[in-house]
Amino acid sequence: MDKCNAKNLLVSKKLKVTKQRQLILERIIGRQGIFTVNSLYTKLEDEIDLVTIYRVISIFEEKGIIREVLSNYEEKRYELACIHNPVHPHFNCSVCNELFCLEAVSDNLIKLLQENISDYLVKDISIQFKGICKKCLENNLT
Amino acid sequence: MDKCNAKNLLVSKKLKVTKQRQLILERIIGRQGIFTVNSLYTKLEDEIDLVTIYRVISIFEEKGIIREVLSNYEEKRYELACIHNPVHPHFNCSVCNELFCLEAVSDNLIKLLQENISDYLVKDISIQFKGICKKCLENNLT
DNA sequence: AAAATATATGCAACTTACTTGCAATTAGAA
DNA sequence: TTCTAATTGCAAGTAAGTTGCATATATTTT
Ligand SMILES: [Mn+2]
Ligand SMILES: [Mn+2]
Ligand SMILES: [Zn+2]
Ligand SMILES: [Zn+2]
Repeated sequence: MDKCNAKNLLVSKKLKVTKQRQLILERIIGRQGIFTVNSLYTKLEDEIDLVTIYRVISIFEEKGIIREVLSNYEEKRYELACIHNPVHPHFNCSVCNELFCLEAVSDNLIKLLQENISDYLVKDISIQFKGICKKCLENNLT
Repeated sequence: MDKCNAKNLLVSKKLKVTKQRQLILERIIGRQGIFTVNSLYTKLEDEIDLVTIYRVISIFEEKGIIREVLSNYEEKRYELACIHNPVHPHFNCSVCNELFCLEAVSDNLIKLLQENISDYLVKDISIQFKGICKKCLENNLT
């Protein structure tokens, strides 16, 4: 199965296909990484108002097209939520402060993590590592 | 070893012992849970200015007296960081939207989680579950 | 114990991510 | 093509958190 198609995805989620929604979704699908509302606005400000991006992102999240990434930044972070991008841990470098996507954790390991939690109905799990990324480690030695 | 003592903790971290810092730290130690700046302010507004709480919390975090809890709330969340409260996962209920502290995960399991991450120097790990808490599950059935 | 000094506090004003109201526009149905 | 409800853009608002600066206070020095 290949990459998602913006227009089809909008139609399948029963969303009106507007120029703005297409542009935003195409960018999200094209880049395949973590993004913020402002990172989208920087690229699309000639064509879309900032408020519209906020509203579109909010709708995309409700419809499950994107998911919010757990983080402590002031700006909310999101990423595409589709079969090509299953839930996975992230790594936050405390030097460059970037947020990296990591490989998904095995189902077995997830089960082990959930074993102790009896009083709750678990639907989702977020894992974030903190430390120093390879680039910053190398730079620090120089 | 018994509970931390606010004044001693301040002195050991080489911080000036002010009335405000003592009051804030005593409350954090006394309650032993997750807190926000505003939750402290609600209880201490007659004696401490909101800005002072922000500044004290910022210093406490730098000194490692408290740690920020990873979350997607608009307001930052913190908890006491001491031998009595080692790093542990949290559970976020999507119904009541509360954030619960869970038992710490075994070192073995943490090691397994880190095994795949070769390009990074890991210093810390945050785990947050999302789902429905016992109370909300019971209420939903009623 | 008093004076000196460096730090902490409180108030007002500011910044910034995000939201809301409303009139104008537009996608999709009829 | 016309109609209607949903979407958009602009302006204004909200709320968490920050900053400048004068005053107050904890700790050091005398
Ligand atoms: Mn990711
Ligand atoms: Mn906790
Ligand atoms: Zn880095
Ligand atoms: Zn709940």
